[in-house]
Amino acid sequence: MAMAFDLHPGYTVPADLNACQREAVTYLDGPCLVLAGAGSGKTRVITQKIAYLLRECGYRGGDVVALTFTNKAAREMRERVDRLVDGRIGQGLTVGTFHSLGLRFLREEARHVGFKSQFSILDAHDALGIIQELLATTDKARLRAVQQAISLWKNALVDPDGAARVAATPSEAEAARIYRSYGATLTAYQAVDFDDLIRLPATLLSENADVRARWQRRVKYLLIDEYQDTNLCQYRLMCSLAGMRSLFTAVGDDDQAIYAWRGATVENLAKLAADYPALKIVKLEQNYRSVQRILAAANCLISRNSNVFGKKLWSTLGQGEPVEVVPMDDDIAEAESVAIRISAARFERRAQWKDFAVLYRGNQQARVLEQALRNLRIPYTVSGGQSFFEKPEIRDILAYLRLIVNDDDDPAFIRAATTPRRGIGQATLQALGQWASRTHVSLFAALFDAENAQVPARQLAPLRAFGDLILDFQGRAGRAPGGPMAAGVPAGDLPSAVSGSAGRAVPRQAPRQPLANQQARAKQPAPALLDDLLGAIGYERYLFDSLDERIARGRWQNVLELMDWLKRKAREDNLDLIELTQHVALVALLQRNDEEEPDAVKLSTLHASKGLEFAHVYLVGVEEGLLPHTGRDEQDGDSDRAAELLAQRIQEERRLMYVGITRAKRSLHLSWCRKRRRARDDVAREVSRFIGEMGLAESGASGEPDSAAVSPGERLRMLRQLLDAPPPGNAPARK
DNA sequence: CAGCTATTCGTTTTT
DNA sequence: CGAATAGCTG
Repeated sequence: MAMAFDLHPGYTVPADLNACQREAVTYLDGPCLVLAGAGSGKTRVITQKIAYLLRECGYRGGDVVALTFTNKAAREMRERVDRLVDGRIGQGLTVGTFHSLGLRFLREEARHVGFKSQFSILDAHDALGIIQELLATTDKARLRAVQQAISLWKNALVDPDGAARVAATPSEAEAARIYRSYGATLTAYQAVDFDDLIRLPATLLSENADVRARWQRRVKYLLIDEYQDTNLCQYRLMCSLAGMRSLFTAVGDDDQAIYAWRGATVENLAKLAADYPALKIVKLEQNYRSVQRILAAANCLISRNSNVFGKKLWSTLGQGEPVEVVPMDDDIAEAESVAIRISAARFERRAQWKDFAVLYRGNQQARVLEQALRNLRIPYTVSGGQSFFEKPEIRDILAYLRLIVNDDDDPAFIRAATTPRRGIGQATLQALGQWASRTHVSLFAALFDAENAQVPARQLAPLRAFGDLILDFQGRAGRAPGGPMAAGVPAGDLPSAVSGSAGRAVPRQAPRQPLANQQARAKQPAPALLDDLLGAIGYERYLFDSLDERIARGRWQNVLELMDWLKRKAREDNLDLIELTQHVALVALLQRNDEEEPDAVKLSTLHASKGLEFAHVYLVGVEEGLLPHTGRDEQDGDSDRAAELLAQRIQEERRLMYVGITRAKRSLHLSWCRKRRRARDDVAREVSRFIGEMGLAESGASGEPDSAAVSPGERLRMLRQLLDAPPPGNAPARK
């Protein structure tokens, strides 16, 4: 305990770090793995370690990189570090997501992987659109399957050749073919998808010794949060950055690994021990969050899983009350019951709304809950679900920005050219598209060649107007044609992953002839450009002309919010339009309105709840088929392999349940429904096996209509009396 | 070409 | 039940 003080006199490791935490913080002799159980002070260890490196060990901000998975986690970590260290010392410190680091890396090294530095970042929607075109089908299930397959291959560092080799079924073989042309299409668009942001840096670092050396010099100490969620790609990236000295700390919990479906492999934990024999392992088992009854249930449940490193959480926070299990008739009754019980509990416990969370498996479940909460005038926020940047109005605006920055970005071109409507329609786009693929240029370049593209003469004017608009903004954004960025990618300098490109999407020829007015302009600051752009495309009028006033208002509000956010970001970080646009494609959701944290009940998926904590947690829909979620795997021909796979998935579901349980600090309430409304009809349900696995001793964990739960009507009447009238201004607070 | 209506369809989880 | 798409009309 006192060791830290002895070794580093004068350093004040806070007294509230326990012995294990201290060891994790001060161990610097080599690679270090911290197995941190839920609520064991994992974030504290990382932030304290960063502070320790900077304040006591002579590291400078620029030497240290800390990686997380979500922007939210990164932001929180950054804030906590800022509170610990002097701003000057922390100068240049990197705290960010894998994806944002990958973006920064790619921007600097783009040419090494065959991209110009102003590449676009495709969102999942655009990526799916490309796959749809390549596959020439509208079968949604098939499309998703292919997209998923490609993503998994990328995350596992399997290239199209490898995929073709591994493909076992005809449909996998087809997916592998699509994978190849998808990659080629992206190159032609000068665009990357989310997976590429990590995959391209990882492959480049392993193949190019110069680049590797350069980055290893930059990164002197590396910290990884949520290590159990890394995939092979991220693992390689991490190892490459850490280099020979392998100075890093990885923090994770195998019991909370819930992202296998997107390529994360818990095996990375064992792999770390194998690849780094000198690995120091520190376990954190003291839980500072939950009462003992909750931990006992969590421990009992998770003990059904096989895991490499056994852990047993304990706490000194007292027994707490029993875990409540409530059967319900259907999902509507469940939602109403939760709303009522939260209302009552807030009153009885003198708690705040934000002490409560309702957790569920799938986003759709939020709908009923929202309804029920609204009915009782309970303020709430929903996390997960459709993100801000998925909203159509936001994507519209971003399409313009993307096109201005990178006019090879055909998806952005299509969206921008057709929204708002400006006389460019299906037929015109089709003609342009044909011409573009014939001559190997972008749609944007084809536009200036429209006379040759068999576009009807009367369409030329709107096309020309649109083209000039974009050119104008390109000039003002500082894109200088003929400058360093303008030349196309040298053929033959393509990375192996995309070099065998088939189809129409081979590298395109150098872009169109620069226009005179473009060069004359001076580069203008991003905020002014943004305002001008919004005015020039008449977006506000478009919204109000084409939609209900109510809806238009909401959307316009979102647009304004986006603009504010963009402008603020541009000023704060002194970004030009190009940098801003690339950042925006990633930078996340809940950055705004974090100043005011409203007092509201939190609705969240289990996945999105990881890392959060609440005094009182209501976990709904704990049913077979929903919480151990089972898809369509009835047909199990080869029982061996299928059964193995199923067991794996059940284990992941169990971890998900475990994550949900361990969010609760003081009370935990589970419920399930006998029947649940799905799409058209009601489906009968049974209680989840997980409830039995929690070893809850007393009271009925299953079976009869509960007598414990007062009938909703009666409860509601009681409540109305208690609450008298709902306080005004208590409307649902939505994000 | 654009906006409207009819009809189909579906179910995880997210950077 | 609600969203996304296809097909039809002005």
